[in-house]
Amino acid sequence: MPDAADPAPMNARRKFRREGEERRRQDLVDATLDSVAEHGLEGATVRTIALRAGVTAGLIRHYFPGKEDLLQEAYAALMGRMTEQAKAALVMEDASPRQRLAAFVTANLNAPIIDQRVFSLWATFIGRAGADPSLARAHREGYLGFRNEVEAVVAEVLAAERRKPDAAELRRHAIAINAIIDGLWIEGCLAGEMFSPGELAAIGIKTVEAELGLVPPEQFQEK
Amino acid sequence: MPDAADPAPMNARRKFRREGEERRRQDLVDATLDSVAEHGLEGATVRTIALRAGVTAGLIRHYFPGKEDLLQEAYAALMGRMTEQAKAALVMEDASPRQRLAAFVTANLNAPIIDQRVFSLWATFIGRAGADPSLARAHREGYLGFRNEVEAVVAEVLAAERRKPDAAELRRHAIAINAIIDGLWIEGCLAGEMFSPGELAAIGIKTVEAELGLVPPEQFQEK
DNA sequence: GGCGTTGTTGTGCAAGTGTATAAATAGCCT
DNA sequence: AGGCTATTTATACACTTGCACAACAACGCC
Repeated sequence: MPDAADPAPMNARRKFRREGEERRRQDLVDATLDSVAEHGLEGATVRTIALRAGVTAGLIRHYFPGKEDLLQEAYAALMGRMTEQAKAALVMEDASPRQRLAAFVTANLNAPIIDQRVFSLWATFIGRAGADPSLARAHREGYLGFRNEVEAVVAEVLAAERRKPDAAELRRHAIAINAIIDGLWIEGCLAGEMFSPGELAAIGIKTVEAELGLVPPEQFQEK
Repeated sequence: MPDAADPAPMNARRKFRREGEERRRQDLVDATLDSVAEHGLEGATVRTIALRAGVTAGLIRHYFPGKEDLLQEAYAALMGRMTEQAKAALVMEDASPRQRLAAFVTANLNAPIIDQRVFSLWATFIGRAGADPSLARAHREGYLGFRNEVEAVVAEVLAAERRKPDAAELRRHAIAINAIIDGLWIEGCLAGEMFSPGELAAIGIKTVEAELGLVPPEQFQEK
């Protein structure tokens, strides 16, 4: 119960704490992504973002020249996290190239990469790539980086099979496999409950191996 | 040169013509799609849309209860055109199932289905499917319709090869092939100039046929 | 403890938003 | 030709938007 001495300062100014610059920018970026995921770019206003970050709108202008800059930084952060997670599945020691490829596909077709929120963000931003050159370039770089990773693993897999593809063939494999992963990723994000757990990953591995012309690993499946 | 009798009605009201209701709604929907493609949902204001349609903003409210209804109708129109075009490639008389499947893949991986503007629209709208249930349902129906088409053709192709897949296997094939087409479609829309004409379609056909376990048609390729 | 720095708040403003509504006029009917 | 009516324009309004700026207070430093 409040003490009798209740000052009741009608026009009390809000209490606040000074966070580090790093932390505040991070919070604002996260709040931006949350706002965009929930209400789209149209609903991501400086006030909505600030409210979610637990600050007032004016503070945004203290850390970013304008709202557009905050959006760009948020998009960059999103892309960074996505590619980072995707590539993380590739660092496996003591695994055959084929196992690493399968692990890569599996990682990309399960949580947390299969995620409706991330998909909404990706779609919302990428939808403006056609009009915004800076967004288009950011996507292009992320896409090529991803495809190069795929190409590198494919080269290892085929080398282990004593096959010597030329550059053009390797490129076609990478394009196709990238498409398979992307397509299944979208299906999973948009209608995840239509698939049983692990089903998309199983389909992905099977399709990718068929694309590469690998014989089914009977000894593993039949046991 | 103007005649001497220049009335110069300073506050002249704009001349206009009365178009039919059908035509006006169509124009407004088209203008809406143009605005969204160019400036995103945030930039698609009633005034922008009206300006593009050659009318004034107030008229929108005469044909639609609110802006949201116009947007929904525009999305429905977009989806309708996309699936219509995609399915059109399937109506081929006097063609083997395998040829029809190849034609289907080819049609989906060339203009006008591979198109940056359409992709921008698709991404912009689909990005809100996570938050807007009506959008999510619209997509779900379109997706399942498309996948069922694929499944039907796949069944014919396999039947012609004397293979009897069960329902689960057929479903997996349709999911995988749908993913291949979607993934390549995205790659083509976002970075069309990175691929030579027909390259995506060639990759798509090859990957789809590998997924189905069809033997390469040597007699056609080697000639 | 006092003080300066600066992160943070609160308020204000011009431009833009969707919507409501009155005024005008184009085109059809007789 | 002259009116009727529905289409279209134009204006108004309440509200939101991004941004500018002054006041304030949290924290480090002496």
